[in-house]
Amino acid sequence: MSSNSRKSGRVTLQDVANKVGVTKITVSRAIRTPEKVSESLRLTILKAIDKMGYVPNRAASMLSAKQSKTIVLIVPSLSNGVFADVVRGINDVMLSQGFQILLGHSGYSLLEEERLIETYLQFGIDGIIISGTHHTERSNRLLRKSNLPVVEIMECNDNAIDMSVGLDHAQAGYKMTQHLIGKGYKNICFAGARMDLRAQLRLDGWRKAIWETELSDARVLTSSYASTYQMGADMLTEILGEWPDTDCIFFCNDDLAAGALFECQRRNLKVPKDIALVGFNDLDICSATNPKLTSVCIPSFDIGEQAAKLLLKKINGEPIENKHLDLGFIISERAST
Amino acid sequence: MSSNSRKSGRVTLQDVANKVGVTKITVSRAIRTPEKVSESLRLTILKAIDKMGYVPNRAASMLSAKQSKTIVLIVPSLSNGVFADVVRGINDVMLSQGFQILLGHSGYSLLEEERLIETYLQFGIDGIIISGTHHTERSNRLLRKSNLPVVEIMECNDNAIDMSVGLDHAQAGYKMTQHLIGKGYKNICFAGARMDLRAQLRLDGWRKAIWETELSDARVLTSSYASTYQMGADMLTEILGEWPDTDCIFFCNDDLAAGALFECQRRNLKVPKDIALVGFNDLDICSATNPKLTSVCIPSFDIGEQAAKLLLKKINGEPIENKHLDLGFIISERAST
DNA sequence: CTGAAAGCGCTAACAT
DNA sequence: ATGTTAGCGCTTTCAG
Repeated sequence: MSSNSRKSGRVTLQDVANKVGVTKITVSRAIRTPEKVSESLRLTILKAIDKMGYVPNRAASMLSAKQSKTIVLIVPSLSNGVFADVVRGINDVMLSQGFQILLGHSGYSLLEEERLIETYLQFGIDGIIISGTHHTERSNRLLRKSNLPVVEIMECNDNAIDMSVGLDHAQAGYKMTQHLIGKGYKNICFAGARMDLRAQLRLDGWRKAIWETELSDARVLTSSYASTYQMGADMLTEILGEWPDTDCIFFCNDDLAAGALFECQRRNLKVPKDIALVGFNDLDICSATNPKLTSVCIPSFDIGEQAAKLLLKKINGEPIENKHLDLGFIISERAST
Repeated sequence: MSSNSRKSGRVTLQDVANKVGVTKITVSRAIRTPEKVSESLRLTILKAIDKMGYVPNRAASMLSAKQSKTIVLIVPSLSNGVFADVVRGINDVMLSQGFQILLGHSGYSLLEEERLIETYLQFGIDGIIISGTHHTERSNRLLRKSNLPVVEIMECNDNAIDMSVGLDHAQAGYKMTQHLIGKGYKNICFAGARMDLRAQLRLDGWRKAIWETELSDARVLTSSYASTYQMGADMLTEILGEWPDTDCIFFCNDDLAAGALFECQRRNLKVPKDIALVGFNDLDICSATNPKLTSVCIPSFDIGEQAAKLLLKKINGEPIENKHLDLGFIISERAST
């Protein structure tokens, strides 16, 4: 019967109950299980809630209930269009099921990722979707110890912590390179920035295809710095300086490829006649530039959607047929090759 | 003395205390106020915490303590490079002060924004940073009733809920248009997609400058759909069809301007000789394309940083000299004009 | 430096 | 259809 709003300054269930003249559990029921409260009372309560500006305290619910109806999504980058699509896919599924999504971005730093994991674990979440299958040792420990459902996305990997939804980046790199070789390119260069594990795998695929056809595997340019358009332009310059007979460059992402294309325009190099350019991810920009860029199209939205569905199943204790989903990729051939 | 891990399956303070042979409050102190626990005990406790994989339950802390040390940031879009910078600025300040950041994105929907506000309010946050000064009526009510410190960003506006950090978009549109008029352009078109309030203000600024010089204000093309490169290309096509003598287009953002530039390349139109193109935001792509794009550079990172500092002051009850910070803008003139 | 007791706001389980 | 009781895991007094 006491007014609880002394401490927090926040309106509580008790405050509303006092106002209406019922007990707090009735107010709680009016919100969560309206069919268990008589219509007239319910309307009175709902009106009071609205008028008083009552907002449930999720911390308190979380403490007494088992589920928080909240999951966490950790991605390396927010500005990367690929993850924007992944987020949409996850949102679509989770929101419709009444789940909230907490979003974290690590800026491609595994240590920041670890910090995020630790932080979000404190929020009593019901599950985690996280990018990649490579984390710090401590991150792995935290995730395992948490006993929470974990879906690792983008890659599809048997040594994932629990479940995984993604694609085989080595295979994608391999197939794209094969495709380029098939088109007659002889001096194919691989260029990548911020060589995270997935970029590394793409390079591995490139190497495999190059080796199989006994072409030279010398043309590799990598940087640990971030991918930017400028970096793509610089890489083109460096590659043409180092290996002037390069006839095709396979960039590990679209930003680099687009940056290189702009540099070609400045140098009056014809793409693909003088040099062919290829990206990865097939972002919007690929079908916007002149010429349009060939790229590897990955099912970003589907990855998000499937990951969310998988996580939900696990949370709800439903049986899971396949813990690892390989959603594949498509080579989008355009005018740059 | 009871093992609390029956319900949640989670390791609790009590579990650690049992293991070490102390009470839970001592464990709590070993974490939060280590100087109040003897060194040897502290080390034992810390070791046990690490070994048992204990993770504090923030919901419980939030219930008993007053502060949650968590703030929320709501932006319209994550893939927009402007907000990526804002997020960095806020992160830099808040993380160093031990605050966590919950990130929400509304996809430019005011209703989704309202949903996010309602959701995050439930988490017992200490403050909110939100984009724009225009929200649904219910959003405004929720924010006001919450009694939480609120900083509205991007715009700088006296009718903000509480504090605001941003710039004057109408002024930016006005100054850029004046600049274009000064360069001798006569038939200046304004083109904008997803005409949110800020884009609207830029258009207002354009109009004011156009009116002052008695040029024609007829050349306005807007769309409520999202900005994409393709949309920029389509807009260029439409503008040249409708008003063939247009000599300059001021786009409400860089994506559109870049898309239009690519279309010009396809049509063999020389920029800026045949037509000048201008963007807004000055994202990376502006200094990457050929020719580089003229744009309005806005202090995204600073906006984030200042907003965070302002919010912190308010949270800590410090005096605030200026509730509204106008951080200005710079016209980045490049080769496209 | 360590402990005991009380309570944050809510919900589950069991009454009535 | 509504109320009572107990307790989620933690922090805040207040004691020792």
